Amino acid sequence: MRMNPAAENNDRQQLGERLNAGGFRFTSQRRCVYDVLLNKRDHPTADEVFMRAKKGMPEISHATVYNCLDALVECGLARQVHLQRGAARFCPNMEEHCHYYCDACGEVFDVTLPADGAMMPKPRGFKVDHYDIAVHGLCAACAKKK
Amino acid sequence: MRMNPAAENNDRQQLGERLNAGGFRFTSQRRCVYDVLLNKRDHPTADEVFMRAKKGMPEISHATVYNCLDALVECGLARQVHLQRGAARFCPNMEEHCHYYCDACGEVFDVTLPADGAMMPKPRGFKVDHYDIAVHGLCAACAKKK
DNA sequence: TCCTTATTTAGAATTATTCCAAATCTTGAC
DNA sequence: GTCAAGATTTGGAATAATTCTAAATAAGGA
Ligand SMILES: [Mn+2]
Ligand SMILES: [Mn+2]
Ligand SMILES: [Zn+2]
Ligand SMILES: [Zn+2]
Repeated sequence: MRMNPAAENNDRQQLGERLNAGGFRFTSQRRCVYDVLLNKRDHPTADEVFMRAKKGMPEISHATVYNCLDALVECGLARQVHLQRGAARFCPNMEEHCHYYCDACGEVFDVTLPADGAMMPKPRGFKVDHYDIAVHGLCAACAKKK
Repeated sequence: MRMNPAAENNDRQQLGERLNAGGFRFTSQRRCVYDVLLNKRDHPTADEVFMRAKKGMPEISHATVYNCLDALVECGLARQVHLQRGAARFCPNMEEHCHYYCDACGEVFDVTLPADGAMMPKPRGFKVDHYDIAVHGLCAACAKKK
């Protein structure tokens, strides 16, 4: 699930352009938040992003982290994921993928989809923006414990 | 999307048994909340269920509605759905189905799936409990307005 | 009926997110 | 580089959604 170093570099360089294309300015806070997402791809909540971001930028505020995450989602650099009651999670993997979620320990991982929404029914008049597919259950480790 | 009257009747009669099977007691509040879900299948939030339930049972409390909804989910009579930031929604349709969600007006509707999760990848060791599939976009009415 | 235990209730507490207004930063024009 | 305009950041207050608490009540079995 980890992309190669060259592609990741590219990701970072393109941040400014992508923000501009979405009508946003480049700021050090947005770079910091984006780097947090890229560095550990475990689908952190906004609060987890906040705590990680503070390590490199101790003055960053809670509100800013929400603002930055929203901006990243808006300009197509991250996805917001709603897997359960409670905090939303964030994911910088923009490939078509679905989420496997362990209801016992909360682990989340990406699985790239073999085919996209082609097999989905298309109700008349509905204009599809994106699919949100989650698989709930027990991860290998938690399944073994039972 | 509406089931026939006989099936709906059956639904209501079986409430007691299903609660018992899940280790819950039958209460008038649980019947009331379940009836709210059955009567208008528009995927209400807990707060919407609360307001509708109060019409027939003015003394019912907020906490009880949450308790009842949890019990119904636990014993397999309703699903909890997380479509967006904010309140969870509830659905008494226990057939395998996915949700089409209008990001403009918030409308939700069920579409029965042609095939279930057979095409989904099965990561080694992961024990699947259920699939949660949402399609985001614009409903026919909202798509026309743009 | 009586007892035990689950459930309900109102309100307080907690969690997650959004709003606010003042201070600061980014960008483009000069 | 300087400056102005507007976007962004900040800390804290406000709001929304849900969970917790402890006392009162109701359900179901003996
Ligand atoms: Mn992901
Ligand atoms: Mn549904
Ligand atoms: Zn697990
Ligand atoms: Zn709509």
